[in-house]
Amino acid sequence: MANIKDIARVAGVSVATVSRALSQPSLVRPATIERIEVAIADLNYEPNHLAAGLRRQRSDNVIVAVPSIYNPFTSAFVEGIENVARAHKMRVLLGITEGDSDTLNKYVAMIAGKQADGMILLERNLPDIVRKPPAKGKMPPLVAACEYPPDITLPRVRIDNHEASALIVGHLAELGHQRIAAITGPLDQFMSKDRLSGYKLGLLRARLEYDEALVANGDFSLQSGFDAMVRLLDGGAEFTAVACANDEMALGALSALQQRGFGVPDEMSVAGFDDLRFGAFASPPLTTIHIPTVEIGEAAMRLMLDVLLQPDDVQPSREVILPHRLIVRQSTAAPRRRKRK
Amino acid sequence: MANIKDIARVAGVSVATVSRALSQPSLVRPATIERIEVAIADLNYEPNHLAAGLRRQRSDNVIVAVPSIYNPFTSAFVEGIENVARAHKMRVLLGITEGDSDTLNKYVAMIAGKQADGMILLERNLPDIVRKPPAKGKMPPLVAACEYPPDITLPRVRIDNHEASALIVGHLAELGHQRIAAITGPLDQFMSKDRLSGYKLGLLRARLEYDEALVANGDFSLQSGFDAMVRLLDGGAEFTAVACANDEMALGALSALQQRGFGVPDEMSVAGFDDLRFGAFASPPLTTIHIPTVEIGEAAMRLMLDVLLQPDDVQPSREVILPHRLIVRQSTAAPRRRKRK
DNA sequence: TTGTAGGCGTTATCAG
DNA sequence: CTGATAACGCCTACAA
Repeated sequence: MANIKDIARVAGVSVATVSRALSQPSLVRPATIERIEVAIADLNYEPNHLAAGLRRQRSDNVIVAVPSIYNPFTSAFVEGIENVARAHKMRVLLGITEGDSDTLNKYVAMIAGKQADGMILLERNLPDIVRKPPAKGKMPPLVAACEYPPDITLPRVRIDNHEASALIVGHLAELGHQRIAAITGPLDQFMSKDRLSGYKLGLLRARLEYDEALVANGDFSLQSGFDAMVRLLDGGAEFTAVACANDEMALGALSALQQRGFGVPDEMSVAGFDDLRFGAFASPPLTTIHIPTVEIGEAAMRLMLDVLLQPDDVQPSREVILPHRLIVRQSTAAPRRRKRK
Repeated sequence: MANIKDIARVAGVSVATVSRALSQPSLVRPATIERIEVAIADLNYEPNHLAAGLRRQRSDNVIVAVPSIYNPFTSAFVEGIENVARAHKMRVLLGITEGDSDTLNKYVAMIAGKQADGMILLERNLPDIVRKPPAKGKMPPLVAACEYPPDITLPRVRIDNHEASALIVGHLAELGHQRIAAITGPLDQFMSKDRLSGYKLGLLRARLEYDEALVANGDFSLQSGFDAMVRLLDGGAEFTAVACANDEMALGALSALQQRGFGVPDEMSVAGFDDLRFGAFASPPLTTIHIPTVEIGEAAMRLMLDVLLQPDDVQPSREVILPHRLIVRQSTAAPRRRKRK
């Protein structure tokens, strides 16, 4: 493989000039640049990124830590991240953690090892280094694109889960529902708690009472939504609507209702959260909260670029909050018909 | 940041010994290793991967080229790839092409630039270099994990789309369907053609006639499945079952049928392909072909590791074919009731 | 079992 | 505008 020296020789210039021609062409005479470009094309030269990285002390990679990529939700984030990374000549290194903290910490160590310049967290776990920053040596560039307790001082991008949940409960209440159930995510995650408290806020605003018997926990999966719906139905409490903490669980709930012979929305209104594209084609199409997933990823990557450019000490610790919106489809309607016990 | 020299000094050995202790501990006296480990822990040393890579001429990265990651299907492949990459201390670099050939070619160039050691293709596009290999300089390590024309001599992993499609048509025929429609993928893709020809094979085996009026084209998206179903319904041809080239389109078709008031499976049987988890929770749950997506990714990465270890000249050009299987759920049943025009 | 020393291919500094 | 040269941090013969 040709290297910069070969190009220099063939073009009749020094390696320094070749390097400049490539990175700061304005400093090189056009005629010289042309000679160099010819040589590059002739020899099929491709700059060695490893050598450049070693010299410049950066890899132009950013790690994206996710529990799993096999998830329409996560992958939309990643898509957004990659979009702006690519536009800035950076690459995305996938870091799948499977929810394991040790694995996550190893990925963080890759930053010190120069495999990556920073990391974007799409994880509920937090790397150890955030809780106890090293005395000497500086913090690796980290950006959070998921929910973390508010006391963490990481640049972050998120949506207002609290208000969004309240919004959807408000929508159901406006339709006339008095007894609105909830299917939550795993409550050890901050995001789930946030959406649950938004549900409560929504009830409060509609002057409806909170009833623990109307809350079932899931884990964001289809199956857990199905199961939670079954528990709710079997629980004996009356209700005419259910707000699910994400679309997957809502789709699972829909499936359970269908299996039990409940008509949606006639006998039961169902709402989701996330606006997965599958929701729009469900039977019936799912009312949900749209969140700008790809844009969240893009914003996170932009935050990362900011951090990477920061003069080390000044950390503005920005927080970006992206807008959500209610999407009303056919899975929610005014309550009517028989009530079931 | 501490470097290998610092460790050597603190541990009272030479850099060579430190290097060996890290990569081939068996060549170093245990007592020495221990001293080195203490120093490493003390100084919080992390080997510089860029420097090591420069020296060894590899990055330990593998590029995964995909048109988009925002797709349950693709992301399952990637998950599999990452699984085995991680187990072999390699990293996955995401290469999103958006279906653009130039972008793909740029990713290939990254291999020459040592940003990655090889590339796994999850793309319908083929890099230029495959068609016209460079005279001098050797081929970058490439593995195909999607469909390519059979004449391409790349190591590849795939499933038998042809037989799988025939299998599902056979299933419908066995149920008693005589008029079986098809919703295909985009026919410029080899995979779509393969599935279509499998559909024809299935008809042939069941001694059913192929009727062009029963074939509608889609592009693998939910919406296109919906639209294709509508066209089929409006086309006027009679049929009692439809085999879709993937689950997304099948789900879209289901949605169209529901909107038109068709009962599934009573009035129309619908089958998909891929076994997305959303299919199992559709109304009704979708009959489909299960394909081992994650395993395909894993197999592709193993193939890549093989290629990377190959003594340059010997390219076995292996092909791995993974098994599929029919999953019968409630969206298919024997034809009955009224027939519609 | 350990040490010495020569690159790997770039970039950046400093002179010219 | 261009050239010479010293790093960047590590690995690996080769020697001891």
